[in-house]
Amino acid sequence: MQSLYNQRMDNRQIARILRETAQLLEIDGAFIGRYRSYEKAAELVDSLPESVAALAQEPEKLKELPGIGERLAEHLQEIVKTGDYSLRKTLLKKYPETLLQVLALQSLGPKKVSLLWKTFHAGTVEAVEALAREGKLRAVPGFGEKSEQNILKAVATFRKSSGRFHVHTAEEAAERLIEHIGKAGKAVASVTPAGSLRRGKETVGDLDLLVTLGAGHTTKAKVETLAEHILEFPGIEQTLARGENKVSFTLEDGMQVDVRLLEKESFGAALLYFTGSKEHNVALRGRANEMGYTLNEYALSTLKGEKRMAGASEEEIYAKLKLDYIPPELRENSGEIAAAEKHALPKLVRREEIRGDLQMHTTASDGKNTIEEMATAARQLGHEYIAITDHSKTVTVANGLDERRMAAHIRKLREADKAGLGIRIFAGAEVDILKDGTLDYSTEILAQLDVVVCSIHSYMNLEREAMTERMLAAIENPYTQIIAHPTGRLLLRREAFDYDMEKVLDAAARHGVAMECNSYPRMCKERGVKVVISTDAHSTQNLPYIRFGVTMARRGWLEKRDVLNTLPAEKFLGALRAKPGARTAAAAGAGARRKSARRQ
DNA sequence: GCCGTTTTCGGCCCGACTGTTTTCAGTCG
Repeated sequence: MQSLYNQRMDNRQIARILRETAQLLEIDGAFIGRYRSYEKAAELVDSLPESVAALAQEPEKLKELPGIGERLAEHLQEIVKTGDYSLRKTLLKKYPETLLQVLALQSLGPKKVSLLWKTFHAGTVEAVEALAREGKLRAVPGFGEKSEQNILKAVATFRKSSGRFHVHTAEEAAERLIEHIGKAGKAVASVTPAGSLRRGKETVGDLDLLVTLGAGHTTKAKVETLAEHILEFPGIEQTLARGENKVSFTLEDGMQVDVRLLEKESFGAALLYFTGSKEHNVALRGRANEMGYTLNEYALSTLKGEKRMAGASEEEIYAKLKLDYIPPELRENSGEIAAAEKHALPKLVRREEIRGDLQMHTTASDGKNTIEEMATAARQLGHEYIAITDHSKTVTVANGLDERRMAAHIRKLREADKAGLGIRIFAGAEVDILKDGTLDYSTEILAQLDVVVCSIHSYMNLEREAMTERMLAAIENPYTQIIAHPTGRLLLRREAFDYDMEKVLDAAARHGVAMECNSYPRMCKERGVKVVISTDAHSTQNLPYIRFGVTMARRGWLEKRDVLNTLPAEKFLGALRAKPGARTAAAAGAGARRKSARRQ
C-alpha cells in the first residue's frame, strides 16, 4: 500500500500541502519566519526537477536542499509516506479547510480572515458574503462600508472565473492598451509588457505593463494627466487603484491590468521586478543582500549609503550581481540563478532554428485546408519540411481515415511532395492509441508512413495504472516514433491524463520515441528524450502558433540540440526511431527510407 | 523553521495603495 502512495505523491501535490500549511499558519498568527519557511519549502518542491518522493528514501539528501532542515525533512517524509502530516492535521482541527477559499478572496488576507473566524466563526465564502450583505462587518475594527462592498465584488469575481487567461487573450489586450497609451504622445517614452506574459507562461493571470515617462514629463501634474488618459481606455470595467506610480483596473472579461509609471533610468530594475517571477525576484534580492546591495524596482543600490549601482537595464543589474543574463522564460527560481552564476545557462532554442512542423491536419480528416494550402503556408513561415498527419480510423468524430483512404492519402502526399512546392512533405498520420495501447492502423500502413505520430483521443479517464500501461504499450510498438500531446491537457478546460509520466518518459528514452513538446520538457531533457515542436494545426492560420511551442520549449530549458525539428529534413528522418525493416543507422537509414518512399 | 566570511540569535524582500484611521495596519504583487 505504501509504495502506491509513493507513486501518487508528486511534487505538485506535496507543494500544495506545504503551501496550505503556510497559509493556515499565517491565519493562526505564526511568526513571519515560521510560515515563510513552509512557503519557501513549497516553492522549492514546486521547482525541483527530481521527485521528492524518491529523495525521501534518503533523508540526508532532503536536508541538503536549501531551506530544508531537520523538521521539514521529517514533514516531507511523512507526507510522502502517508499523503498528509501531523502539523496540517492539527491546524485543520482548529480551522476548516474552506477558510483557504475565504483567504483567496481579494482584499482579505490572513489577518482579516482570522478576525472574521474569531468574531463570527465565518469559515466559508458564503458565510462571509452573507455578513457583508447584511452590513454586519462594518462593526468589526478594521472593516468599514467600503470593505463590505469590496468583499462582495471579490466574491463575484471568485465565482465568475478561474482568474487566468490564454496567453493570446493577454497579448491582444496588451496590444490594444499599448496603442491607447501611445496616444499620450511625448508623455510616454515606452510601453512594455512584463509579468507572466513576458515569461511566456501559457496562461496569464493579470497583465503587467511598464510605462516609462518621456523626458520632461515626470512632474506630478504630468504623470497625473497620463494616468487619467490611461484610465480612459475603452473597455475598463472597474478601476482598482490609482496612485502616483501605478494604476490598476479590470477589463470587461475580468482580466486585471496593472500599469506602472516609471522614469527611464529605472527601466531595467522595473522590468526585472515586474517580469518576475516573484520567486526569482525574491532570490535575486536575497543574493543582492548577501553582496551588500539592495534591489527594488528603482535600482540596485548599496546597502550602506544607498549608492546607486545599476537600474537602467536588466543586463547591467545581472552583471552587477555577477550573473549571466537570464532570459525571462527561465525566471522561475528553478536553478537558473545557480546556472547563471556558473555560466551554465542553456542556449535556448530559437524560433528561427525550427525547420519543420510535424503535426497538422488537412481536409482529408478534420482540417480546413488542403495539403497544398498547408504546405504553401508552412513554406511562407520559413519551414523546410512538414508532416501531414491526418487522423486514423477510430476518431470518427474527426473524420478519421480508414486503411483504404489512408493508403490513397499517402499516394497524394507523395505526389504533393514531388510537385515542387518548395517544401518537403512527409507522409504522416496521427494514429490513435486505442484503449489497450495498440495502434489504430495495420503494420502495413504504418510501414508506409514517414512519420508516425501517436496520441490518445478516447478513454481519457482511465485509472492511472491502466493509462500508464496503455502508454507503455504504445511506446513499445516498434512503429511509434512521436507521441503527440502526451499530457492530453487542454488549457483551462481539461486536466492532464493521469499516468506515471516518469515511467513513460523512461520508456520513451529507451525506445528512441520522441515527445511532442508538452508541460514536461525539462523532464524529457534530463532523460535524453528528444522533443519535437509541432502545432497540431487544423488550418493555415494555426501554423504560426509554432512560436508558442518554442516558448514552451524555452521555458523547459531546451536547446537546439534537444529539439529534433531543428535538423535538416534528411537528418530529421534519420533521427526518428528506425522502423522495423529499415536499414537502421541514422545516416544510412535516412537515405534508404527516402528511396523506399520513392518506390511507393 | 531555517540560516550564518558581518550573525548560533535575530533576522527573514520590499514598496505602493487602500481604507480606516487620526499615523498606520493590512493586502497585494
